[in-house]
Amino acid sequence: MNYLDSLNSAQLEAVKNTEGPTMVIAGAGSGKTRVLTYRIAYLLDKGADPFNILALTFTNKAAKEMKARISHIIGDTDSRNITMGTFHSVFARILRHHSEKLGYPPNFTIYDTQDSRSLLRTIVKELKLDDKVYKPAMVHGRISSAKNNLISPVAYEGNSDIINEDRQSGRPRIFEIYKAYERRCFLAGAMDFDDLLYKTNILFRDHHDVLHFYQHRFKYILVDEYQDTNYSQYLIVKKLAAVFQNICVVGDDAQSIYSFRGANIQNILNFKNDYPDYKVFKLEQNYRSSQTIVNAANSVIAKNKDQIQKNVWTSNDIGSKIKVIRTLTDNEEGKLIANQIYELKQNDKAQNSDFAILYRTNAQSRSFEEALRKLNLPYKIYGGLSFYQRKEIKDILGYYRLTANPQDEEALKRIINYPKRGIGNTTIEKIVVAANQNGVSLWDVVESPHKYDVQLTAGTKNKLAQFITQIKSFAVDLEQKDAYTLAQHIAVSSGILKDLYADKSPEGVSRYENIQALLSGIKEFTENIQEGETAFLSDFMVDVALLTDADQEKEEDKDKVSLMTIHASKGLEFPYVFVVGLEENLFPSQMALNSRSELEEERRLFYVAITRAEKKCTLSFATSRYRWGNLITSESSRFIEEIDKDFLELTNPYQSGGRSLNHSSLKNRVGQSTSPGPKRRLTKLSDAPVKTKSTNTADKLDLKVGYNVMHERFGKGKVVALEGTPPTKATVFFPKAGNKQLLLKFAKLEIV
DNA sequence: CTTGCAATGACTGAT
DNA sequence: TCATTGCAAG
Repeated sequence: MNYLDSLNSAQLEAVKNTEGPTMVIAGAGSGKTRVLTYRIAYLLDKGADPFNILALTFTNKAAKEMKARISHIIGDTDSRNITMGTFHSVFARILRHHSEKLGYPPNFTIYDTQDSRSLLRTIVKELKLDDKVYKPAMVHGRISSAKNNLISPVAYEGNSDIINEDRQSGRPRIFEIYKAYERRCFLAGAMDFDDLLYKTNILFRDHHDVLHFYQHRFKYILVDEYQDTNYSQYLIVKKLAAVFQNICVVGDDAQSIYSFRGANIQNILNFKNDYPDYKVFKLEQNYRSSQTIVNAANSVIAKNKDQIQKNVWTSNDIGSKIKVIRTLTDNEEGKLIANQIYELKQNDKAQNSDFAILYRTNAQSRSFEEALRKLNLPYKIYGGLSFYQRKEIKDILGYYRLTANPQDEEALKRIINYPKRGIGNTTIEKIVVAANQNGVSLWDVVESPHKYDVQLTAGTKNKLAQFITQIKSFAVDLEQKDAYTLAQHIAVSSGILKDLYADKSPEGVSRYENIQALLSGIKEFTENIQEGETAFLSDFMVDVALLTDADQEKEEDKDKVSLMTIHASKGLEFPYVFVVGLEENLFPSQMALNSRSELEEERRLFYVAITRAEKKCTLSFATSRYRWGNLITSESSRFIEEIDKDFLELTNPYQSGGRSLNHSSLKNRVGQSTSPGPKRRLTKLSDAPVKTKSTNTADKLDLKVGYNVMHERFGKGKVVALEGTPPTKATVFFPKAGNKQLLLKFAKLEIV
């Protein structure tokens, strides 16, 4: 067990305390994954059966890496039998074993976010509600948080607090939508992401034999990223651990960044109530980052009120200061960062994979992609629209899904007329109405329209029958042919492959290639199965909805610059990290300025971003950027000012323009942001000089991009862009004269 | 029922 | 800006 020698004393104790409830509070970069892996290795060394170990991670990737590390220490025959994965994938598997107990078919579909929202959109329409008020994303958010708190549709309706909230927000009928949604999912044999946890709770609640079985099977339970678990997950773990109480949770309250998904820091705090004789270990030594980075991060997180006291420190080198770069536009930001990477690569002999660019929102990636491409720096984008969410992939998966589970409503709607077979909206609507009236699935109606009294022409009926026959013929092969053969067969005989092949536009070609890529993925899956067994398409479909791009990193992606959101960067580390777009209303996001707790979560996100860096961390912001095609002006983020100045290096362009950094302005802004007051620009108060008030025409005008204005010489025009805060210069498009740059001091503009 | 174009809204974050 | 949705014409 010499691997234990590499641990410090806190780590070692956390590893060795295998019996009884254990909580590990692990600061950033303190070797949390290492403790988890070694703990499992240690358990196995001491003779624990790998079948008795359950390890829940935050991403599939983390699970995979941990497995690899364990098999490195212990050998992979044992490690293979550990149950390890995300909450969603582990319990999806368990649910499939017992699905009949809940009235679901074993190959129930997993609806992804798109499916859920599309179903919600149809329901809102069916209930004749305004989809501007009942926006699918919004309704989905309500339902999701209800499920994550184990509130059933009936409980939802009966909960006066919730109903009042909905009433006050002008959406009193969400409970009806929730009810209908639940029914439709059930009829379709489908579970959404939240159901995978919610139904697991139901399963354990209503079937004690099942609960009993898993309670005894999982003698040792480990949960990573415990600070980001929600109530539903918390309760699953609590139930499973109730018998042996050998539960080990690892987390860092300072890195809790998923409250929008229902994550609850309370879970960490509740731990001591649920397990009074628990032991807690704090890992405070950071092995990842330079002193400067650790201390800078500490100075930021200290601004948060809600936190568990701990002292993260490091014995690493001091390292270089955190550089702050100010640019005029988002494009310039991209160029400058790309140049920095180019130079660092040469000066420090660094590799592409040593660099990460982290941003708040996915939409920010573009300027960096362009700039990196110009310098021939290979990059890889994580997240965003994943492979499995692309239209063409979802289309073909629609066929696979319907083949495996004909009740799947969303799959059926997606493919019943793709490729075109003359079944239009009117027909589909009739089918949906009949299905609703009779409380059956769409498939049932399509299969026997006469039974449900649907008025259709003979031609349409014929087309529907052909469609049914085709899907049924696929279904026959489901457990006959191997996954690849059937997948290929469906791709061809559905006509999808032909349809895409016909499209010779660049997009069409790439769609075709994506299908090919999917098929070769299925081929690989088929060939990787154990000797003597056959991999069926239904097996492949099992967790396809839970896969993300990060799960299948390709060999050629190894040495590339990483671009991702900060959320996606959790748990990763890079020698050089660029945190970009540090602007008010972007980071912190303007949606987070309403309450202290939301702002604190943004701050934790910033903390996570900085602490990804090992050697060097660079921050950047642009004073103007495009948003929805409009140029908007922006100011530096309060978070930059929150870093202790000793750790910052301000580059020249930063100092030469814009407002200066000072901490008094910070106080004003924080004070303001917590009060209810006006929501728009909280920032200007502290440093808006009085002089602009009277002299600047723009002030009186309060110009905004998109306004229509009148100019005495050029006539009517539209504001395309503004520069400066408050605006001093505007670009206006005049139908008669084209784009004109105007100094607002001189141009006499009038808003029309 | 399909096609083509205009209109519209999305940008927090992700299993 | 971009992709999806809505609507009118064939």
